[in-house]
Parts: sequence; C-alpha cells; structure tokens
Amino acid sequence: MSWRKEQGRAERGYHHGNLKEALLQAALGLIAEKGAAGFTFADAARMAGVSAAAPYRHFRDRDELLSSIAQRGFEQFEARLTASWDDGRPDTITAFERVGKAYLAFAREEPAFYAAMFESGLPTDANPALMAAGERAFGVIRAAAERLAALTPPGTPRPPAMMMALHIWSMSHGVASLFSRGDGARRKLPMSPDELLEAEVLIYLRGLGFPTDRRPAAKGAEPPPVPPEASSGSGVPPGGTPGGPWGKPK
Amino acid sequence: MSWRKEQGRAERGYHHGNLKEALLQAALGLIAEKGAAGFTFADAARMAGVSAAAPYRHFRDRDELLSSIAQRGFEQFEARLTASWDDGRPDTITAFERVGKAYLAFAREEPAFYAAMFESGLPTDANPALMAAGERAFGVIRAAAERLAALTPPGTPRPPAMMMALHIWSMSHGVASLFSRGDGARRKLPMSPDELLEAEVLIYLRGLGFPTDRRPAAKGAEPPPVPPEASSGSGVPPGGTPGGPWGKPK
DNA sequence: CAGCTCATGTGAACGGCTTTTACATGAGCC
DNA sequence: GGCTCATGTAAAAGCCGTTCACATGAGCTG
Repeated sequence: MSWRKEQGRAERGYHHGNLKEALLQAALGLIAEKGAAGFTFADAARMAGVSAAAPYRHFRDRDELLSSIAQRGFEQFEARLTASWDDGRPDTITAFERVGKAYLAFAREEPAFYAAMFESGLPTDANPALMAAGERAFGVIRAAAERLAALTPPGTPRPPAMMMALHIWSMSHGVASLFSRGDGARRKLPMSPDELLEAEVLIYLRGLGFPTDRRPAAKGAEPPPVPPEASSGSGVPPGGTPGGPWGKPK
Repeated sequence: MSWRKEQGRAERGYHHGNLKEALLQAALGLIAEKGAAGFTFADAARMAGVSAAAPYRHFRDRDELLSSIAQRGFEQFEARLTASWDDGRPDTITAFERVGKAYLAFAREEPAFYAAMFESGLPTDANPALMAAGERAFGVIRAAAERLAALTPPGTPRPPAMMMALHIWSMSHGVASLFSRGDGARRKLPMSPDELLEAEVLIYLRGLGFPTDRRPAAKGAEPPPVPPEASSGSGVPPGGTPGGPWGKPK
C-alpha cells in the first residue's frame, strides 16, 4: 500500500497530507466535548497540528466545516435508520419501533453529529447537499410510514403516510432533544427515554387503529400481522396488552 | 411620578438608571434577530448605549444574561400555558388541545425566549432558579395530564399522568423545534405545524382510549365529556370523526 | 534529473468578542 | 457639604475568525 504520510500522524513535514479529514475528526471530537457552539475552528487546527489559517484551504469558513459534519451525520443517520428498518422485517410494526429506537440510539451515541445536524443553528437552505442528505434520512422514516399506512386495519380510515412520518419524527426528535442528550437529560424521568418513546409510539399507533399487543413470535409472513379482532370488536382495550404499552399501572 | 431618567432613553448621564432591564430587552431583540448563539454581550451593551464592560455590573458573564432571559421565558411560558389551560374549561380535552396550541404559539411568537430556553446550550444544572422555573412550566402540563388521566374512560387502563405529560411535551417540543421556528421551518409541510400537532395529540389521546370526535358544543358540565359509546362499542373508528383527526384522506 | 506550477501550509495582522482591573462619576444619605 | 458605594469607563490581555502575502514541496513535463 502506498502509505503517503505514514498512516497515523507522527512527524509531519510542511504538508499534512490529510488535513481535511483530520479537521473533520478533530471537530467531531470537539463538538462532542463542548457542543456545536463551543467548537472552535482554531482548536480544530491546533488539534490537527497546523496553523490557524490552514483550515481555510479546505473549508470556506467555520460554518462550512460544521455543515460538512452535519451532512456526514445525516448520511450515517440514514444508514442506521435504513439498517434498523431492515425493509420491515420481521413485521412492519416491530421494524417501525426499531427505527424509533435507532433514532434515539443515534442521538445518544453520536452526540456530535446530532448536535451538528439539529443544534448548530446552520441556515437550512445554505447547503443544498446538506438539505438533500437530511431529506434522504427523513425518506427512510417516510418510507416506513408508507408501509405502515398501507397496513391500516380494515374499517379504519387510512392516515396520510407523510403525516405519520412527520408525527413519528417529531416524537423521536422531541424525546431525543429533551431527554436523551448528554446535557439536557438531567430531568429525572420515571422511565428511560427509550421506553418513553416506545410507549409514545405504541399509543400513537393504537390511536390509528393498529394492534399493539406484544405478540410473542408471530412466525407468519407479513399479512396478517393484524389479528382478526382488530377489525371486529374494539380496536383498543380492554384486553390485549395487560396494562397498556407502559407496563402495569400501580 | 418620579421620573428617574426621563422614561425612555435620550440623554443619559454617567449612570444609565435602568441598565439591567435595558440589557435584557436588548438581548431579547438580538437573540430574536441572530439566534442565541449569534447574540453578543458587546452588542447588547452598545445597544443600551454603555461601554462593553458595564454589563458586568449586572451579570456575572454572558451566560448569566442568557440564563436570566431563559428564566423569564419560562415564567411567561408558564403564564401562557396556565391561561390557555384555564383550569380545564370548558372540558378537559378541549383545554388540553388548547395547551398544545399555546405551546406552539409561544415558540412562534417568542422565538427569542424559546431559543434561550431550549437552544442556548446552557448547562441545565447551572442555575437552580432557572431549573425551578422550567419545572413550574412543565408542572402546568403535568397538572393538565393528571386531570386528563383521571378521565380515562371506564374499562380502559389508566396511564400514568407523568408519562402522558412527558409524551405531550415531547410532541410539542418536537413539532416546535422541527417545523415551527423561524429558521428550521423551511421544510414544506402538507399541513401547518398547528394542525400537525393537533392531529398528533388527538391520535395519541385516541390511543389512550379517549373519545376524540369533535363534539359541537357539549354544554354540560365536565362529567360526562365521555359519551356513552366510548365504553360500550369500539372506542375507535369506524364512525366518529369523518376521516379521523387529519381531515379527509383523499 | 532540472525546472515549473500549483495545491497546501505559515506568519502576521485586523477587527471583534469576553473578561478583568484600575479609575471616574454621581445618587443617596449623614 | 461631604462620604460612600453602586454603577459606569477606559485600557489591556487573551481568544477567535478571517485575510493576505509569502513559503514549501509534490507531482508533472520535458
């Protein structure tokens, strides 16, 4: 392998050899540490071992670095959502809830990306590529919502998939930014953010007429994940889950 | 009236006479203009017509000014939520939805306060008074949720009020920060943020077993806001609202 | 290999911000 | 009138973002 600049770091010559990537990595670490607002262009340069002016050879300004990170974040976000959706396997509702969990997991495990994506105060329309990346990530949720909407139990009006997607996104983002981040998560909750979101989504889906009991292992194919009672009696308790999606009420 | 410093502004002497308040107002305007991150201590001082060092006689540092604004914001927020809740009149569900709308209205109409409260990146535990103010504002939602939870239709398991409050908060905050702010609201939505949140909350409440049809004017007292069918047949469509809470699906 | 060229990095400098310090002012009180 | 202390100022240190003229050397060209 041609090793231009012996791999890691060590003695740099005049030229760094991989500054752009090094800056992105440094910035990522700094944002994780001190937030998107506290992050400093000069600090990133220092961390990469170059002068304060060097970054300007690779990014027009500080905002462009930030927006590059946000874009990268949306790409990884999309990948994780896609993976967790797994094309709706083993069944649509299970996969749908998994996407919600993946949303929170990303916010929790990649605070720097999440901050750059949603808390950096970047002008939304500044970078078209950034907006497109965000749109693709949202597309995963929308696609999942479409599959879910197509499964509305018979006798129930079918909700617009786009609306469902927006609802799910707002729930996920709301829980993530209020309760699931390093800093704002100080509030003492009666349950974990994951559980909170899961219950929220389950109640919401039930409100749309979906059966939301915890079937042990419905080995069958996708249709019917809708048990017959859904379209006959009450699509809502009593019965079904003992105590609803939030465990036993004491 | 003793007019110390002729009311508005005009020729100040050496002493301003009302600097603290002037700084708060100036900061509020600046945050509304340029965001919580873009706001500058020096700018506020300039706008108040004093030197850059003067603000330090009233605030330990920039963060304390910001956190004062956030605290004031939570107080006004609480007042507005309380007013819109109106002790649950004319009926609990109507009042509950009104609280959701008030949440969005505040985010839209007071972007500066909202930014200071939720987007300033202030360390949550820094200012106990700030945390307490936030807690009181949330208390309004929690109290409303408690009243609502007490009305769960018979035969339906009663959800924990705290959980409901957290759910409602996360929905409101999610919609507000994703779609209802000056900047991030660029996404073209199929419906207004208000409608989006209203539908979301209605579906959620339906998922908890609440009847969510639009009764024209149930003049009676609070009980029974729950029409008899709620506990007899399907607590969910078909029937009730023509098309669900999101209007006619075309 | 010599030499050219251009991407990449440097140092210095400008203006702005935050915060501190010593000093100035004057409002309120005796 | 004179004291005192809260309140404001000027100046300075240290940081940041950004720009510009200049330095370096990687890679091509012959």
